Amino acid sequence: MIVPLYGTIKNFIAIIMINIKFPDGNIKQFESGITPFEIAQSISEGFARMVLAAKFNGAEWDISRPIDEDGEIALYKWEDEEGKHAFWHTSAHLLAEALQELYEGIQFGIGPAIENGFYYDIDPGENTITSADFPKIEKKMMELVAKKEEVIRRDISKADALKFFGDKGQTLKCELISELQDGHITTYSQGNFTDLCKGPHVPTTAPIKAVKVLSLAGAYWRGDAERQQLVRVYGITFPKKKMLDEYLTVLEEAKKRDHRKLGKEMELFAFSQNVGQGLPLWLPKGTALRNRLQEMLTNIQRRYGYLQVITPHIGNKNLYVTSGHYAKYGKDSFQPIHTPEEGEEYFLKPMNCPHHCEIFRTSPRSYKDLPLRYAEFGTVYRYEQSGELHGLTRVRSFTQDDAHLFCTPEQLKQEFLNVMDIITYVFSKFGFDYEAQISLRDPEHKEKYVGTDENWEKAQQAIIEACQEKGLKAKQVTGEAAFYGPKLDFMVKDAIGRRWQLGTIQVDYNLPERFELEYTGSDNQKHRPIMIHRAPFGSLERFVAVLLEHTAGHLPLWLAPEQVVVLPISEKYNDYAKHVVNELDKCDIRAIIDERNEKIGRKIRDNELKRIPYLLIVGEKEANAEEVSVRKQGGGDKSSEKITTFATEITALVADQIKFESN
RNA sequence: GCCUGUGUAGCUCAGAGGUAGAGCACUUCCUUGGUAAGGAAGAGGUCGUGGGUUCAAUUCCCACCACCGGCUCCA
Repeated sequence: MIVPLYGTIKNFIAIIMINIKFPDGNIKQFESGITPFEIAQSISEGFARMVLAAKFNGAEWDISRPIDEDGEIALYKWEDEEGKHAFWHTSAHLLAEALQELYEGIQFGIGPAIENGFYYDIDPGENTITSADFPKIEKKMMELVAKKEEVIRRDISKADALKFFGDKGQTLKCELISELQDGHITTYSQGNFTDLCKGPHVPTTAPIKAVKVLSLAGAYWRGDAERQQLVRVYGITFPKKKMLDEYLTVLEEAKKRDHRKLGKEMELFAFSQNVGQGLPLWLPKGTALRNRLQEMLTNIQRRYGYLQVITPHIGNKNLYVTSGHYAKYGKDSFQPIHTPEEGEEYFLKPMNCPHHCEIFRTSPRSYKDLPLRYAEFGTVYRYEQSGELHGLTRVRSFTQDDAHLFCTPEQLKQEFLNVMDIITYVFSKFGFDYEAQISLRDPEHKEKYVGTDENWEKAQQAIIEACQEKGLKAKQVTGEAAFYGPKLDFMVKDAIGRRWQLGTIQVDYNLPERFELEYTGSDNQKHRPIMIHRAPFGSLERFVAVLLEHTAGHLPLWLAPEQVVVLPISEKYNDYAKHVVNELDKCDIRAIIDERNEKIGRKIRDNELKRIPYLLIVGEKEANAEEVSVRKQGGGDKSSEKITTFATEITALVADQIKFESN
């Protein structure tokens, strides 16, 4: 719509009005050329002050960038991902600006916002940057912030961009530009720093009130291990100083929940250089914990018709040639064990599936036998690159709570749904927040996978439909599939926000093909079964790691290696304490005594810190009355009870916790 | 595997070219106590491993090993 204004012929001025639709469906008219910031102002000044980023017709948009057509707008504050993203993206540029000022001749790679903060990849040239330089960099960033520099967006032609960055010797940027389409290239500048960037950014660096350079790391240029390695500088910024302090406190707290630290403190597991890196030693308490987890899952799986099997830790090379794993991973595995006489080659078992296929083959199968569900807590060995190893989350020997389901095409969906039920049950039991991810094949690189297009299509479709049916929100990620089939993965975060894959379900048409598995159908014809690989925990190692971080070591009663500690008021009551432990032992309650010659206050403190769920204080009063004084870990409620009453209560609590109701 | 960084007592850490220190834990003794640290004494370390420089190396240099944070990878 065009509204003429003071229509002199010489100086025709027209104001073009545009319609802007808000997320709530409201439509308002504004003059063309209005910026999202001004639109926010039209709502309220206070709101406008908080707006950091916008989306216009689905495209990310600077709040200072004019709009000249009808469309839908969304405005984002700090509380929104998009708002933080713009704030941190601008902060990445600020970091780069500071680095440019401080270091002669450095080259810039890319510098995006990430989940918590941002980074910039640089080639430092002749300079060396160490963590000792962080305060200097932070100081420079704050100096630049004080200039309240405006962030300016410019369109630039490809040729001009190549010349501009080429003149500055920014060959990495030139490489990026050369792959961009002319007419769609923009730069953002603040102060003396100009970056190739598609935005969006906050209008000035002024709102950045607190900066922290967090760490340095090596990172391959464009994620390619064949190419040069850059220095990645990580940082985070906040609009308020207090928010930075809070963030740093959270980080500190998270470190206390690190499963490696807790595993040591709680005497659950250990590593030894003599045994070898990535090879965890499960200590008695850790083993007890692990066994309990296995027991829980075994019970659930029995209800779902799983059959427990056991297979050897090594397998003939031919087994893996048949499965295709040899061709794919043979070179990157622990190398084969050779027999001294016959010259045979055996591999340490890197997965259980081929063994389970062989179990399937041990006798002719009828459709009436299916589904067959073989489960095994199978310990496998994988050569992980040394730099990859990480506590219990990434190891070279681990135990999968594995199972392989062989079924008919008609049964596939129901079996898949049942597995989803088991996994979601397990995760909810432990209160894990998970993200589901459908891992699909990369259609651009089919050579990385085995199997026919048709089978891949079927398998991927089956997973997508199963998620829809269950109403499970799952992100689809191409290129993340296993080489033999697509997966539905369940990811859980650790204490500092790293995502780890725990549960997984994989549909596989290929292994049955390779192992020539078959069953006789009702039509008396041979048919090929479909295989489902699945593991709710993923591995006991990784699950325990995430469980520790999630609970900060405060394991639920049924899992706690020690459920009760008895604290005698003085050594005179040690015998009574032993009596209490014996009584509890009769009810399968795991109890220990603190017999040290210490005051009760001291014993309470030390045992509170050991995260044992119940502390029982016993002295003269209790000994005379066959009672215990109960103190719940964490300074909870206290009461005096008969030993038998306490034992009954604990038994009931545990029974309730391990109860499984299938739906 | 690659890039930073780190490696000293069981744990957390300090230290310096002249063969090592604290706190906690541990042992013994005193104390025998009522809901988050009682007191004293003692023991404990080839300073990650192997070379080199030096009159002298745990300290400086080199290599290796392990670990941390990332990258790449993850059946």
